[in-house]
Amino acid sequence: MTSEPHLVRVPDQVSVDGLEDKWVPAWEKEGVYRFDRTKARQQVYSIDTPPPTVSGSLHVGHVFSYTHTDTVARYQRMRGREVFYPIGWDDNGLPTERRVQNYFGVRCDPSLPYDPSFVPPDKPGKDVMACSRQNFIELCERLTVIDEQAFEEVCRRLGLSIDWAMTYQTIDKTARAISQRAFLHNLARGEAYQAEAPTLWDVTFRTAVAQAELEDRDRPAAYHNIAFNGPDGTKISIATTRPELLPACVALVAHPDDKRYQELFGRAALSPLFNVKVPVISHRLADPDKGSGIAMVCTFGDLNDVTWWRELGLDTRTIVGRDGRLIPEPPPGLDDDTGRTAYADLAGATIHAARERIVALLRDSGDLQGEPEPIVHAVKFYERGDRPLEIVSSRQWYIRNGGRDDDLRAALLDRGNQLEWHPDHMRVRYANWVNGLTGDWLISRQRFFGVPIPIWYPLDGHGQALYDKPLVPDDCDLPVDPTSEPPPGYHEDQRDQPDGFVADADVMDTWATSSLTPHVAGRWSVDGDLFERVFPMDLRPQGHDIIRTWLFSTVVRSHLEHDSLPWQHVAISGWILDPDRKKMSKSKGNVVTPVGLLERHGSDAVRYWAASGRPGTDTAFDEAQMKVGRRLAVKILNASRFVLGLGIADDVAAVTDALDRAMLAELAAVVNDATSSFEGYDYARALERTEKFFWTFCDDYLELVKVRAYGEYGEQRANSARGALAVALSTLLRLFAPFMPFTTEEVWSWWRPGSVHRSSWPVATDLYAVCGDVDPRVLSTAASVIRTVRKSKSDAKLSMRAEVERLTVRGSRGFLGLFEEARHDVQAAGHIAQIDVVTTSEEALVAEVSL
RNA sequence: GGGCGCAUAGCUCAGCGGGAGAGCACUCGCCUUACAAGCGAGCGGUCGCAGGUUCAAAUCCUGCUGCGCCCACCA
Repeated sequence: MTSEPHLVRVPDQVSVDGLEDKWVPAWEKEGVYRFDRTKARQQVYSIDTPPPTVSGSLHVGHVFSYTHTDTVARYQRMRGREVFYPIGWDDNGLPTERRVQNYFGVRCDPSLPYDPSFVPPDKPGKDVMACSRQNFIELCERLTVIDEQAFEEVCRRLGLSIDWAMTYQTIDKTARAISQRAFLHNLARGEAYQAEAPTLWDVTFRTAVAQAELEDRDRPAAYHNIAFNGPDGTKISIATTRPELLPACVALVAHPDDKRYQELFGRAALSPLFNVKVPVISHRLADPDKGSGIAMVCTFGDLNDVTWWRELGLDTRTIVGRDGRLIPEPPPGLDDDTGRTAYADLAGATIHAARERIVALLRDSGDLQGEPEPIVHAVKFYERGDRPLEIVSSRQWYIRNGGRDDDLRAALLDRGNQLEWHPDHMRVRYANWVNGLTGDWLISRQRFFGVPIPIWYPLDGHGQALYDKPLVPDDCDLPVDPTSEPPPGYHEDQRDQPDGFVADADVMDTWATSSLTPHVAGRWSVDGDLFERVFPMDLRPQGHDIIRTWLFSTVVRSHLEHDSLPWQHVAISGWILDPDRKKMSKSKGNVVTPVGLLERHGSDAVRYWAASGRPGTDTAFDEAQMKVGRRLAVKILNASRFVLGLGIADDVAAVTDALDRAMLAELAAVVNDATSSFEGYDYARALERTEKFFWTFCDDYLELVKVRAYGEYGEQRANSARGALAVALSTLLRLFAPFMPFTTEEVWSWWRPGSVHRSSWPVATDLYAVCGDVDPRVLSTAASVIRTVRKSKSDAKLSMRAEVERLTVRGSRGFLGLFEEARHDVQAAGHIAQIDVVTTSEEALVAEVSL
C-alpha cells in the first residue's frame, strides 16, 4: 500500500471557525454530494428524508435527527454506495393554510375562479380577502420559498450531505399530480371508497379527522344523574357527563346479565323534558360498574354510541351541527309539544351553553337527581385542536388500511415484521397501532388548502349528485382542481346545473400526500427511470411519534401500489429533552435557535452532540457536550498539524517498530467495530469507539513516538513512526468524516487530493497488511508504564519534562518482552536517565520511579 | 387496564456474565518545541429495591418501586 507522494501544506495556525464558510460552497461547486443517476439500484443507497414542516424555523430536534441520518448517508457514500439523499418541504396542510391566511390577510374560497392577476392586500388587515384555491396555493408557494431558503441555509451549514438539486415541495405540481394519481389507482382497485358514516369532527376547523390524528386529554367533567320514566312509572337513573345530548337520546342500554334491568329489556322509557320514547336494550358493551350501569345512547356522544347505534340499528337523532352548536330544528322523534318548547330553548346554543341550560331545566323539573359529581376523564381531541371532537354523520373518502379487513391487517402486520427497525423494539409500536385500528383511513378533509380529491359527480335532472358514479380526470391532466376545472366530457357552464356535474370540494389529508414521499422524491410516474433506481428505498429516518401516521401510511400506500415495503430500514430518532427531562417544547426550542448553536459552537461540535444520542433514545439538550465536540475538533486539527509537520513517510514498508504496528493493530479493531456499528445503524457507537481510540492515540502513542519521529534515533526508526502516523491519520480522518465533515475535510485538504467524503471507508485488512502479526499489548504496556512515570511527577508537583533518575520495571518474562519493544520510546517520552528491568514470577508489570 | 423503554459517580452517559468506566464539574499540579480554549494527576459509586440462576451477576431470570412514552378507558 504505497500512496502517491503529495504536497503537504499545513497552515501555521489552525481554527475550527470559518470552516463552514469555506467548505459549504466548495462542496457545492465540486458537486461532492450530487446523485449520479446512471447508477443501478444495487449501487444506490436511497433515503426517504422527512420533509420538515415549513412553518417558522427549524428547531434543535431537527438538527439532532437530521445529523443522525447524515452520518449514515456519509458512511454509505464512503462505502461506495451512490447515495440518493433528497429533501422536501412539507408546505401542504393546516399549518401553512393558517400562516398564509395571517401573513397575507386572505382566505381560500374554492368556489371562486382562478384570478391570474390576483393581488393580496397590502397589509393583512381586518378585511380578509377571499381568493381561489389556485391563488391560495400560489401565495403559499410565495411565502414558503422564503422559509425554505432559510431552512436550506441551516441544513447546509449543519453539513447535511443532501443533494440540493433534488428538492421538492409537498404542495408543488408534481407532488399534487403524484398524490392524485396514487389516489385514482387506489380508487380503480377498490382500495379507496366513500361512505356516509358517523365521523369524528373538529368543530373549530370544521373538518373530519382521522383516528391517527386523535389524542386524549384529561378534562374536568361531571356525572349528572338524570331520571328517565320507566314503563311502569318508576324512575330509571342514568348517569351521564353529556346531559346536553338528552334530546339526541335514542336508547338505553344495560348489560344482558345486569339483574337490575332484566325487567326493562324490550320495553320503552320516556326521556325527561323531551318525552321521547326510547327502547331499553341489552348489550355486552354496557358496563354494570359505570354510573348506574345503564347508559343513554345518543347520536353521537362517543364511539361507544356509534357501536351501539350501528349494532342495534337505532334511530338517528342528530342535534350537534358542524359548527359545534345545537341545530335549529328539533331532531326527528321529538314530536311532543313540551319537548319542542324545551328544545327551542337550546337551539343554536354551543355545547357548553346547552349543557348549562339543560341542567337548569332538569333541576326545575325535578329530573336531576342530586348534584353533579365532578370527575376528570379523558376526552378525544384533534391533535391540533382545542375543543373536544364531536361525532357527526357525513360522506367521506376512505382508503383501506386493515382496520376493517383482517386479511389486509395481517398483511400489513407482516410488512412491519419484514422491516428492519433501529432500534428493534420500535417495531412493537407499529404492531400495537395496526392491531388497534378500528376503521379504515379517513382521507378527506373539509378544508380548502391541500391536494384536491380529483373527483366530480354527475348531477341528475333534479340536480341531485350521483355519488356512486364519480367522474375521474384523465391521467394526463393531473394535477386537477375539480372546483375550477370541468371533468372530461363536460363544460364549465354545466357546473352545478341539473344534468351537469358538481366537484368534490374536499382535499386529501396531508398524510395522504406525505405517505407518498418515496414516490414524490423518486418522481414516480413522472420519471420512471429514476424511480427504478431508488425504489424501494433503503432508509426511512423519522421520529417515534409519527410511526402511526407517516410510517404506517407509507407502508399502506406502498403495499397497495407495489406489493412491497417502501424501504428496508427504518431508523427512529428520539426526542430532545429539556434539562428537566421534559420533551423540549417548540417555544423553548425557538429560544435556542439552531443557527445560534451552529455559530456559537461550530457545526461539527453540534453534530458531535447530536451523534452522541443513541438511535431511538431521548437525549438531553446539552451545550456542555457541544463544547466537548468543539474540543475534539480542535484536537483533530492540532494533532493533524503535528503529524503532518513531522514529515510524511508514505512508504508503509518502513513501519517496522513493534509499537507502531501495535497501534495500527488496535486501530484495525476500531475500524472493525465502527464498521459493524454503522452497519447496524449505531452511529453513536461508531463515534464513541473512534473518539476513545483517538484520545489514547494523542495522549499515549503520539507522546511516546514524538522523539523518535523527530529523528533522534535515526531516519529508519523515524520513518517507521512517520509511516504509521500517516496511515493512522488517514484512517482516523475517514472514521471521523461522517461526524465532523468540516474538520476532517479541512485536514484532508492539507495533504490529500479530492474530498474525504468521496474517499473510501477504511478497512481493517489494509491496516493488517501494514502492521502484520503483532501483539497489540505493546502499546498498552508502554502506556501503562509512562502513566506511572507521569503520576510520580505529578505527585511530586514536577513538570512532565523533569528528569527521572531511574525507572525500575519488574514483571514476568512475557510482560517484560512487551515492554522491551517500546523501551526506548518510554525512556525518551519520560525523560528517563536509566531503566532497570527485573524479571519476577508474577504475571504483572510494576514500575518504580526514582526522581 | 395492556404494552414498550429507562434506572450505573453531583451532571450527561458507555459497559450488558469474570477487573466498576468515560466526559463534564470539582481538587492538586504543570508555560511540555501540535494544542494553556492545553496537558498531567486525583477525589468521587451497596451499578433503583428484593429474590433467583451461576463457581462467578451492573450484566441473565422473576417480582417490586420510580420516571418517560405508546395504546385503551370516555355512560
